[in-house]
Amino acid sequence: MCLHCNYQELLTSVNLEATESRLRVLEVVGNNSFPMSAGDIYKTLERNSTINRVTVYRILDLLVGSGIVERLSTGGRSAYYGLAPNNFHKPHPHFYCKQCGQMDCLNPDSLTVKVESLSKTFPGRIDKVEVRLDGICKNCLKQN
Amino acid sequence: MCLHCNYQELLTSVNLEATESRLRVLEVVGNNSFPMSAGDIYKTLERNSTINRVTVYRILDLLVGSGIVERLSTGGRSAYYGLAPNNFHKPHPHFYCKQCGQMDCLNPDSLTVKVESLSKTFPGRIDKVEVRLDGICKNCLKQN
DNA sequence: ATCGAATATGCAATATTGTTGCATTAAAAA
DNA sequence: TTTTTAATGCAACAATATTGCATATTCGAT
Repeated sequence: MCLHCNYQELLTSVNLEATESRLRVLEVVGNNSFPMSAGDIYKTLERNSTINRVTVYRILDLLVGSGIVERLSTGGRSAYYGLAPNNFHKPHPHFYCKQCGQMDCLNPDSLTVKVESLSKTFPGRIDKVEVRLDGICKNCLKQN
Repeated sequence: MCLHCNYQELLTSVNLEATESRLRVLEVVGNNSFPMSAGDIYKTLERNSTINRVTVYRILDLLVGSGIVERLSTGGRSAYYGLAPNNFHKPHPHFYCKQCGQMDCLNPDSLTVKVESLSKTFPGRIDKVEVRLDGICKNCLKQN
């Protein structure tokens, strides 16, 4: 849950119309404490009122493109989405459970990555650093 | 290219029969200096002699399961495969070009991740840490 | 407020990547 | 050599994501 965000403002701040669908998608992404897949976002939205699956994908692309949502790779087949890092929300690593697919956010300081030296000499453009731990979460460990 | 590896031995060392298909897959993975997708591995193999796409997927699963090949997530839709870290081959971060899909291996020391403190307190089981930089590679930068 | 242009959404079809079940072939063990 | 086990091939399927085009909504100008 992002207490600092007014989603309407967040959208207009990146020159996106704050349509109902966009607000709905952004609220689901933002009000969750962990990243989730497009499919889960869609299912969550459909519980309240109808929306097209393709619209969800397109809005997610749009939000990722505008930088307010972050697309995360997983150890599985689908991408997960969460609010992108910002002033109130530092970049942080994630933990992905291979068994249940749950993704958790880890403490920003729990893992440190020093990228400065590399980015000085690397010949390409670096847009993003992703640090992900894969394994089995507490709950799934219990069940086995 | 892994100069230290005899692929036949590598397979038998993990109790896998060194069948021709497995050797072929492992050679493609091992003789490449960068990780590649299952599809690319399949295409590469088919240039020489026939092999089934499903067989490639199954062999890759097997090799990943036995720990001699590593499955890497990308900023794109498909997983990439490379030789798993071992004594001659330290774990290292990767760079993924969002435009052309090329993945490069970075110097093991170019990015440091300190995971010890976290793994002491983390309630789940951590099997793997993946560090990936996403961006645009040198070549693609030139072309635009 | 109304009209026209631009943008957003919905729907159907399709693409990409990966998986499953079962038949066939090859290899290992007896 | 025969029997048993394991590997591969083939076809169908599944999950995830994307595209093209039709429809609906919103915005801006009048």
